[in-house]
This record gives sequence, C-alpha cells and structure tokens, in this order.
Amino acid sequence: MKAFFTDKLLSWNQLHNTRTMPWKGIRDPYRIWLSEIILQQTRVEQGLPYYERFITAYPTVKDLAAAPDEEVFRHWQGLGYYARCKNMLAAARQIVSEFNGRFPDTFEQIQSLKGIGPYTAAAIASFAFNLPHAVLDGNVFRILARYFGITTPTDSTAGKKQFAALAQELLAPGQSAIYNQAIMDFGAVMCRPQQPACPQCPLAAKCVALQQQTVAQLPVKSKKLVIKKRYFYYIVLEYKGQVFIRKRTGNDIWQNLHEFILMETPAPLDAGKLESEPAFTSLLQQTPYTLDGISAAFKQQLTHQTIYSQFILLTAVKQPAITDYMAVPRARLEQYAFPKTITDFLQNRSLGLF
DNA sequence: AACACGGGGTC
DNA sequence: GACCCAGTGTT
Repeated sequence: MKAFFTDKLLSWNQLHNTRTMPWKGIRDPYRIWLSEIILQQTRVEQGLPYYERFITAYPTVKDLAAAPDEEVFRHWQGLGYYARCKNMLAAARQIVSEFNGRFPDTFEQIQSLKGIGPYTAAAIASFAFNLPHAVLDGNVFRILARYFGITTPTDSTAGKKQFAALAQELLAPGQSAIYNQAIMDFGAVMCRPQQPACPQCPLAAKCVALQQQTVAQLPVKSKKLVIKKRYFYYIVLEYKGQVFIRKRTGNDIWQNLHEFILMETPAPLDAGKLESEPAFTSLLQQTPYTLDGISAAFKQQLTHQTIYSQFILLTAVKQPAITDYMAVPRARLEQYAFPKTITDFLQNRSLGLF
C-alpha cells in the first residue's frame, strides 16, 4: 500500500506534473528558504510577486541581513503574517553571525533559525541538501488523511505525530527533494481541498476515502465545532392510502422519532436524477410506482449537524416489498412523532404545496 | 494544548 | 459565510 502510494506519486510527477515555480528544482538554500517563509499559509500565486521582489532587492542572505528593518518590512507590506518578516530578518542575521554567512546544512541547525519550524526545516533540508526529511504541510495532511482514511484530527498532537510518522515512511529513499516537491504539487493540483480530481487520480484504486465516500470530510480538524452536513432523501411511499414509516433507533439523531423511507447520501443529489441512483433503485426493487412529485429542500440546523432533506412522493402500483418499515394510514400519521423537518413537510403538503 | 497571526481565493 | 492556503511562536 505504501510502495504503491510512493510509486504512483512519483510516476504522476514524472508524467503529468506540469507545475512550474521559480524556486522549484533549485538548490540555493537562501532562495528556497525565502520562498518557504513567504509561502507559509500563503497561496503560491499570492506569494510569487513578493518572492521576485525580495530576490531582486536582496540577492544573497548577506544583503538581506544588512538591510534596514523598515525597508524589509516595506517589501513585505500587504503579504500578512508580519511576524514572518521579523523572524526572517532575525534568521538572516543569525546566519551571518552564527553560521558565518553560510546557510546551515543540517536539519537541526536549520530548524534552530527563527521562523523555521518542522515543515520549513524539512523543505529546506530536502530541497537544498536532499536530506531524508518528509514535509508535512496542509497538502500532505490532506492527501494522507484521504488515501489512508485517517480521521485523527490533523491539528491535534496525536494527529501531527501520526501523520509525521506516516509521511516519513512514505518518503522515497534518496529522492527526498523530488518526492517532497511531488507530494505538494499533487495536493495542489489533484488532491485539492475542494473538487479533487478523483476521476483522474492515479491513487484512486487504493484511496480509502474514495471507497468510503468520505473524501469531502477529510482531513478532520478538531478546532472549532465542526458542523457536519447530511443529505436526507425521504421516500414518501404510499399504497392504498397507507404510508411507509419507521421508528428511528440506534446511535444517531432523532431517536424514537419516526420517519419515511430514508435514503442518505454523502453529498447533495440532483433530485431529478434520483431514479437513476443505485441506492434508490435497489430500495424500490420490484416495486412499480408512479412519481407524484418532489418537494423543495428543507434545512434543519442541529447542534453538530445541518440536515438537508427532500421528499420524494411515490405511489406504489402494487403491494411494495419494503422491509423494516410499516404501512400506516395517512390519517393516522398524526399519532406518530416526527422530527421538525418532517412535520414541516407534512404541514406544507396539507396546505397543498406539493 | 490553545491561540494569534492577514490577506486572498474558492465555493 | 466558511474554509483553506508550501505554519510558527507564544502563552
């Protein structure tokens, strides 16, 4: 599984990666360092002009170390996270004073510089010196969380440790620079936060999240209340004046309340295409029906979840073979408890809205 | 372990 | 409006 991952990633990089950036492939630790500081929590497109400006103004680390603070901050203006600028300047002067103007070439020494943490140290160590340190940035967290189906929060201590160890295991021996560059490019181009290119992904065959349909839910971050979105499609199936419902049980919301035939999907569905969904057809197998209508979308906000519901009105042509649900006369529905979403729906329907 | 730190792009 | 971006330093 791990060899597959690394092999596919490297071959994708070789065959399909067309991403170019001024600092890519170079060995000059000063330029690599500068690019990495600028790119912390910053998009490449946003940082690019700043990188060009800094390289032009300060071609070497000695130039930067000798520059007046105000001038350097002026160059940084508009980029944000200004502590980066302050630390960068301090590091430049550290390099001059402690390392005689020569960029340090061990991981520990690199990380001892101000503004350089584990990520930036690994990036410089690998790109400039091909040292075997795997980078762990937002891209790597996302790719590994999805590919291995890891739900450990990436912003927890345990998560950082777990992902760091895994990233290190996956690092291609002797190819640290190329591998680290490849995995970050892959995250930016293929395994994007939104709308990842799963159909074209060379890792798709073994991607746990893709198989489990949890790609959009990964990676998990613990900070802030994560409000999960869920998409319910309720099939209001009627036959001879009776409606199929069941009582909700189990470890989930709305325990002991009733509901119609539920089809939950991991993502919103085009209700018009519902009849071609495998889950829908398998649910209604051998139940001839007529489609009477589809309701508008209902939204309900719970503490930790947002529930989006839509109701599909069907009339069975013959006795349906639906298990786990009971047939209740429409007039008796008022004897059962339903979640607000469903009572809203029933209210609307009684008003003739559907 | 939790929080502050910026501006911009995307959906 | 929420999320995220080639994270790090401070409390």
